[in-house]
Amino acid sequence: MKASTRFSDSIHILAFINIYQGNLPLTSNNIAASIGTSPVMVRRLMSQLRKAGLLNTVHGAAEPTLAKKPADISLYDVYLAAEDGAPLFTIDRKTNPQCIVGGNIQETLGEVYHEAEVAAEARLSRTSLQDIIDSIQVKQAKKNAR
Amino acid sequence: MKASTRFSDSIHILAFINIYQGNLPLTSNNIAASIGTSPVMVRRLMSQLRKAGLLNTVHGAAEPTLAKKPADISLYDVYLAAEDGAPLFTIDRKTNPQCIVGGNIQETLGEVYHEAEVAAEARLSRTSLQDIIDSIQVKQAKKNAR
DNA sequence: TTATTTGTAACTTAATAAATTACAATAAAG
DNA sequence: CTTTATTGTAATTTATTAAGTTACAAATAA
Repeated sequence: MKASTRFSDSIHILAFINIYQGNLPLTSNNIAASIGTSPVMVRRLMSQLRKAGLLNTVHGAAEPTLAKKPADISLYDVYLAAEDGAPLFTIDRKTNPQCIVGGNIQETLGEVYHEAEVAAEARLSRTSLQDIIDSIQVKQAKKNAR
Repeated sequence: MKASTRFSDSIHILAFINIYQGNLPLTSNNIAASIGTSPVMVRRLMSQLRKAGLLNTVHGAAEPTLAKKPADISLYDVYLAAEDGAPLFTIDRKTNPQCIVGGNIQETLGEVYHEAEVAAEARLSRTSLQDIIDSIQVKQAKKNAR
């Protein structure tokens, strides 16, 4: 399938809101222009972030605010909101149950895939939105210094 | 996108060959019937496994053999062969370089995503094809005992 | 020879991420 | 109040790509 950028775009939205708060109208249009996507996609993602308790929005007004401090939002929180916790590896569900391999491999792979996913998720949990914002600002400062 | 099952199907192929060697003709047709896919897809995946040095095949003869001992083939080896090392997380490449966020977030996310991927890959590296085969056999034995 | 199978290319189908269009609901400015 | 801007969401279209299908040359083996 076409690979989803919902996770990356959702982090982008949250970082944008934090960085440009008070300096720019935080409309879905302005945010979309920074991401390079459509305002509708931005509003859809913001809707999911709001439902996940990461963002506050006001219907009709361009005043989104983070629902938590950036240090208290992990990338895993954002992943859960944006991709609905989609698994990183895909089990083939069409295997033949009459066959020793086909009849057991789904459960076997499910166990291993889960452990690999937990390892990745643990790493995402250790990085906060604040870390991302800091990294963006440092990279920008280096550009400005040149 | 439609999620790829190439990784799972490739593990299936290798386990099938090891388990049914000598008991069943190892044709792409028989393997495909166990996976629930087409013989062409099986041959395509076997071709990639051969190029990765995991499998030996004979043009015209249904005699594939593992190129290494199952204990010496890790799931990460198979992942590299099957998915060509595709990243687990997707960076949005269309972000606006004029914006502080859009101009720096790709590099920032690239660093974090890479670390999360390394964590998952490390876990896959710790599981061998032999572990998968053992797990399948144990699950089957439990079914037979009922 | 003849039948079987692999290996691969070309094309089609199906699934789905994102874009687009449309519009009701809300907010805010004058 | 009325007008304008905006959010929130549904419905539809477009684009991408994984998998399926068809076709056939090349190799094997009976």
